[in-house]
Amino acid sequence: MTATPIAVGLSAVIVAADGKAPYALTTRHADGMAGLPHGRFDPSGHRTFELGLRDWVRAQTGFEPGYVEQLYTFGDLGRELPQAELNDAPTGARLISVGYLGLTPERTDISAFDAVWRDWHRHFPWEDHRQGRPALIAEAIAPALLAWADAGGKQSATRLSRVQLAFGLDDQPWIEERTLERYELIYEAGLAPESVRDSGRKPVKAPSAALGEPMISDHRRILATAIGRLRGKIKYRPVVFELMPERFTLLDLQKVVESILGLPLHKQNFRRSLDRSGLVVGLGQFTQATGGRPAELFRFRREALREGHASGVQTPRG
Amino acid sequence: MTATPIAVGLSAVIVAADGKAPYALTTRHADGMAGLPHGRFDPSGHRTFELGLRDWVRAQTGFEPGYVEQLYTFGDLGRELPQAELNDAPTGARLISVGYLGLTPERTDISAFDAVWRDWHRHFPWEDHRQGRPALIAEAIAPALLAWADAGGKQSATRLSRVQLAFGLDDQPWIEERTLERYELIYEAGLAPESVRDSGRKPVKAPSAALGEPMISDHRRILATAIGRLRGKIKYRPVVFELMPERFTLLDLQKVVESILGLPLHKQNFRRSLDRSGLVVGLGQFTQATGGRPAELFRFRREALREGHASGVQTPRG
DNA sequence: GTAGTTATGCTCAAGTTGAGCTTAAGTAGC
DNA sequence: GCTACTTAAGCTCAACTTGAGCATAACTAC
Repeated sequence: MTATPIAVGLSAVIVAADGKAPYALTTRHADGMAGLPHGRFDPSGHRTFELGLRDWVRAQTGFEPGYVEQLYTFGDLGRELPQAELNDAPTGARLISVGYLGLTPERTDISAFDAVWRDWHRHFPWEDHRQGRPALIAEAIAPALLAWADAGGKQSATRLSRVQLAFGLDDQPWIEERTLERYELIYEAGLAPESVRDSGRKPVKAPSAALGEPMISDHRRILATAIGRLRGKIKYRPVVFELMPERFTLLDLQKVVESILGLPLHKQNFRRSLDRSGLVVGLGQFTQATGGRPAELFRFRREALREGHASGVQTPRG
Repeated sequence: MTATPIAVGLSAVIVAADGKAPYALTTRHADGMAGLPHGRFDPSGHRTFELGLRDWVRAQTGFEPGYVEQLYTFGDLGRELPQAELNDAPTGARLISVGYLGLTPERTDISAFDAVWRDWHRHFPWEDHRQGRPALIAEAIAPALLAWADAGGKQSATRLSRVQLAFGLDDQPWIEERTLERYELIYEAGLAPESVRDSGRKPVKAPSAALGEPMISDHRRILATAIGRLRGKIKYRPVVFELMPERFTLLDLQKVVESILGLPLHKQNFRRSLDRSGLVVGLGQFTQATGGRPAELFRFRREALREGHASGVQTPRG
């Protein structure tokens, strides 16, 4: 018997952020859809996944990844890349997808490539709660998902509770890390263009553009995984600093944390906890670019890692 | 050109614990070495990794996994399974290893299979700090690793600091989650039988049995990953209860947490924080099996998950 | 000079943590 | 039945952390 061959795809979520938004490095595809930098793992050429991934990212975007970590390996049948997308994949191969997360302090110039730094909220408009809970949830998402739960027969109760917990309905708190659960619900309920595409079924209801722009293959799922992981990790490891320039003001830092979490933070308490953490030091230099009183510039104290202060920044909601 | 084929191995760390020790479900191999339940992912037969994994575990140990989560996917060249181990792997295939973690409340009877529940400290004797820091660290591990760091030429400084941070030398705190880092150092320094086997080199110094029993393939690495992940997760998700029977005393619960963490906890403060968490309820029933005053029996309040109390148990060191 | 904007400092009550002490309620040995 | 031992469970207290708001300082723009 000829066994089905396996192909491994490597995809990268490269994140940058500024005071305005969080960005992911994306590539443009023929049909106008966005995708993540990705490519096929070459078992004879790549010694490790990470090296393979770095090659692909460099080739497709000109970007040289720094900090990188593995996210998750997806192997479910039916959600892989359509054949054409993955160059050289043997026909009929089973496709497996390994996702990686990378962080970078600056949106490097990638204009020579067909790549763009994109605000990730274009793909997940329901994730940005910095200006309060988006109306979209109450107006479009909740009704659609509750209808889907209702139509679930024996699974109705489970579905209902998944929806409530994920989207913070019915007095449940909004837990920002549950990004993947939220996307998966929208996907399962057939509200994402991707679910229609993957199943080959006709959409029950035209998936609304309001539910976020789709991405090729399972890239929106990988992006959701990355966002969730980063939102969690920022709290217990000092990874935010991978997103900051050498010198920054405390407000800069707060804005970056807020854009990643999609939540507003309490300014004074955020500063106080940073102070206590010992993660940053003032440089005695000031910047006048604030529009108000000049702010002191700080830098990350890498030495803090040595002192066991290996935890992240606190995120007091404000 | 004939591309190198890829084979995917699935391995499971199935964990149980009681008041005495934490256990992993293992299989026995020809050479007397232990391994994890594992097998090859079948791209034409398995719809998802998880289903494939469950098949293999059931076949090899008779155990039916409940809660399961993906840990990590290892793809580095040079640390894969020796060919013979992985039934049916095409010769010359590149082997990739996906590790899973499962939890169970009872050590089910597996005597009909060639499987054993093993105290994981047999593979990681330096990880058990319930009776204080094991002498092994100061007597054998630290000297060997410091010598290795010293011999590192340009990398000496990095190595030294990795060793200090991982093993809590030189006033650094012992961070129980860093299980994988510790194992990787021992492996890299050539102190594990596995490193000798994988490299084909002669050992610099016979790897001492005191440095833990080896396992087949990269299974000790997967086990280390599982321990580290579980130690972290227990603190922020109520996963311990997956390891507990329906009814238990607070001391039972504390002993289980202690065996997983490899640390002693402060009894009163542990109880107080549990109390506040709302994760458990007293049943008004008492057990006399304590050897002292009878203890109340408690159960996990699954409803607590609904109330946003989705966090784990606190672990006040005692 | 006035209004607007942002930085940074101070305070206070409420809650949490670390650590220890005390009393209760059993068992085992004599 | 008394004593020693063991574990459960309740109480206390100081130190610290958190959430929240108010006050003052130092700039820019008009």
